[in-house]
Amino acid sequence: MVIEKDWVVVLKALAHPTRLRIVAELLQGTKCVTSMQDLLPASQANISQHLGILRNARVVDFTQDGAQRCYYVCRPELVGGLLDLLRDAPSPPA
Amino acid sequence: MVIEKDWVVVLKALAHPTRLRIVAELLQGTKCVTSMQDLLPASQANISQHLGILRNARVVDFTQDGAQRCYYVCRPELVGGLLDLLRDAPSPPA
DNA sequence: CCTTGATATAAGCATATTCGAATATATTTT
DNA sequence: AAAATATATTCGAATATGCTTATATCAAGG
Repeated sequence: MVIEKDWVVVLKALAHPTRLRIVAELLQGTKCVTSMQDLLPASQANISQHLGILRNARVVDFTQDGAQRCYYVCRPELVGGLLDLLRDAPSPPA
Repeated sequence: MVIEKDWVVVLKALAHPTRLRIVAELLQGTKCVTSMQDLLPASQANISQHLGILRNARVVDFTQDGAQRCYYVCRPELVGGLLDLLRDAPSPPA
């Protein structure tokens, strides 16, 4: 199987607790940065940094709505599928 | 959705080109470390280190066969499913 | 036992990530 | 235009990763 470099970028982007929570929240629906601050134990600057990483990985994108940016998961089948697999995965064998 | 800490460990383990290639190869069938050295452009020590990370993430395990260790992907549905999703994912929108 | 083949671990260094603090930019409101 | 709101960027310190080299372990054969 050919391993695409993009795959690693996506996996790296998701391989962080805060970023994984961000995409899980965004799968529920579009959110602006301010509302994410209410959901996550992280500063505004930090959330913005994580969103930048997710944007670079092409995992999320946003629409501008006045001064706000409404983020959403582009490629929701991929991201949602990954989360479904993780959720349904049996616990690792002892 | 509840984010399990284990998920991040799994994603981090897979978020590396060499390790992703290792698991892709192991999905094809059990392999010992020596045979992996023929497939990958990495040193024995380096491959062993990567296998250690994959082991800690409970992504792979091995059976001892004399002096050799035959590695395999434990939880193949999870890992295979992740690779399938990545392979089939549409390219990120421009 | 001593050697050899197979694998793992440790030490060291270079590079990358992470996060907080401060600052910058853009938009709306007054 | 100034102030307030929303978000991004920059910088620096701490920490983590990745890789190389060297060394250790461990099982099998002689």
